[in-house]
Amino acid sequence: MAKIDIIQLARVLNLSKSTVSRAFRDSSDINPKTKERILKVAKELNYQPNHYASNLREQKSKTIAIVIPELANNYFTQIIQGAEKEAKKQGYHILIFVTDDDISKERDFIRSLASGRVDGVIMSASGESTDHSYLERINYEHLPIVLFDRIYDDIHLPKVVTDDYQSSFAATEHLIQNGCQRIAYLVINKELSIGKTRMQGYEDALKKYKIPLRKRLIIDCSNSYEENSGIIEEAIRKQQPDGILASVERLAFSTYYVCRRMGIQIPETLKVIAFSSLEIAGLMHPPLSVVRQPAVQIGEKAAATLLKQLAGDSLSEEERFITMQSDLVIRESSKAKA
Amino acid sequence: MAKIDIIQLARVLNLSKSTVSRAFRDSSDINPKTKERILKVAKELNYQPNHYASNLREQKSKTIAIVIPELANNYFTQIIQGAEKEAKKQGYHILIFVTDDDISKERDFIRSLASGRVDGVIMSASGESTDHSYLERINYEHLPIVLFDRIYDDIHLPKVVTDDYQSSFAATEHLIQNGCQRIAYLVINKELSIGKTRMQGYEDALKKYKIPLRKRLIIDCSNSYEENSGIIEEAIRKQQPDGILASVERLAFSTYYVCRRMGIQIPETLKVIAFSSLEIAGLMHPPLSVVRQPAVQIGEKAAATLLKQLAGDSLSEEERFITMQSDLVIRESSKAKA
DNA sequence: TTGTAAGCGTTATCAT
DNA sequence: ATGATAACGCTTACAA
Repeated sequence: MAKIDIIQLARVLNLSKSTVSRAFRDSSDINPKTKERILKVAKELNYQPNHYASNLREQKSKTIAIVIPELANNYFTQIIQGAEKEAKKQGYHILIFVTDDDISKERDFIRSLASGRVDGVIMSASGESTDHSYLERINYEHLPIVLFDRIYDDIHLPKVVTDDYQSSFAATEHLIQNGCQRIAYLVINKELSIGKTRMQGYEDALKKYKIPLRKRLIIDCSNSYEENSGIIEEAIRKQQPDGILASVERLAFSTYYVCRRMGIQIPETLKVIAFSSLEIAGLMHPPLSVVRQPAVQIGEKAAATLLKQLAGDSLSEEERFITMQSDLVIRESSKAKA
Repeated sequence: MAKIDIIQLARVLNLSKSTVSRAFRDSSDINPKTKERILKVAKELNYQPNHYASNLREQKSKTIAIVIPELANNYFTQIIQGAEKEAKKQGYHILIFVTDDDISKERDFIRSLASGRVDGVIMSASGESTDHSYLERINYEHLPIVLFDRIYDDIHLPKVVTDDYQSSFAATEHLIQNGCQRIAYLVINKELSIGKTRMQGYEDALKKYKIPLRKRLIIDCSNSYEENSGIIEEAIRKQQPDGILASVERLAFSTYYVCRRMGIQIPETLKVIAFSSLEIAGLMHPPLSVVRQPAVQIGEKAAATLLKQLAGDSLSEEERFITMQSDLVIRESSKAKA
């Protein structure tokens, strides 16, 4: 089946290409009968308007980009799910960009996207909150951006976040109330807005219960599974924590594996709770207590916010800063035995 | 920062747009100094070539589509990971299309993609192997397609699959060797190539051990978590299986939840094994035995195969039909107690 | 209601 | 080595 363009189609129909074009757009005045005839023949000949030509002409692509640090992460894939669902509803498509936690890739992506490749962007930041000045140079009229999860605090862009401070505080408090005194905080990057906020909740909860904050209990982890196993094992050995708050799902998994290897009982010896949106956390051994982030909904919300801007609507102040609620789901991994 | 096009950039530089254009493409002859100067100013002015204009002109987009039935599925998100990684290596981007298991959406996607929106497609089929005649009408010279996972047997397209028959046979055999006599096969759609192949392995393993095949033990499930819970619970109650082979990860999760609710012990009363690529299957309770599909690698392979075609290389017969090996990973959930 | 023609921002061909 | 120009396929004033 040869590819056919609008001119050939017009020729077959004995019409001008403008008339044919009109048949495919909604409004323009066109004789209903002509339209019907065009659509029919178009279907027979399997004509498809060329997306790039339309985009070039119309200066929009009905496509949005999702820029995320990584894909091998349950949280981000759920974000994509939510965003895709919302985008599809409104006839948009999703283009994925993975920065591998590299701010220079983030910058390059955004720069190149500014050329009109997509109509808008939703993004979870890769960099630390200091080095994103590039964002100030881009024109948000041309390329609306919505930040989620890992945001840049000082950039006045619409944002969708979760109530990380409260959740973190509540999770820490829960550990304390279940008898923990030496709670370790596992974090990947303290400088990221999100690592910071969660740490603040942790620190403030300790303070409330007059538990001294020990720097040694704040454990810097990496993105490598192997490294983390070593780091966590050493931390457990040396610091002897009785509780762990994992700021990222994957650090809890590593903790489980390490404990299994070391023969440490969860929750008897060590209680564990983690930020996570894994559906089957309850099927783990022991069932993992989590701060459950509504990842899919965050993706939906971020996309909806972007799409609203693309529709030309302006956002209210509330809509420019949306906070989603996480649930504290307590399971075996963090409970004191009766 | 205003968007700037090649003409404006040329004007600033006192050059023609052709010269400027040449600076951005590799080969064309251009004075190295001029090129340098152009690139420098372009950077200052933050010029980005318009993707759509280039695509329209060049008739290619450096973008590939991934068409999958669903996103809320660990397997497919791992596929995306692999494909994204491979694509990125070669400067390609990923556009995602989710069919929600609806063959008519699949058809519409492929049709619309044929207009040149992407340079190629990798796809896991949504439909049953009968109703895909639409695929015969598309021109694979214009739109190369690589199938993976759920394929259409009779269409002569490059395919990447796993050794499902062998895996399924081996998994069933393993259950039998661990004492199971009434093994249930949980499947979502028997008509799909993949459900069929896996069922064949199951049946043949039974045959080998002279265990009668009971139709009642082949359990048709749906895509809804609620429905499946009911279906599985009823099946367990009525059929009293002592082993379960779940052809899809999520059916194993449902089984776990159902067993927990019914107070059935895994593996004592019921042994479970599932097709799955979940990394933390070993952290479940009990640790889940799996046929581990190399999902990320399948994604890589499918993308690599497509990209090879896009590079203009022709594929050998072996390359047109790639079979990846799954591992049988035996854990507690399927082991006979000593 | 339909047709004509200009233009979207590139790249490639052909001159210079 | 550089410049002028046509072409990629479509949409949209504007004219008929």
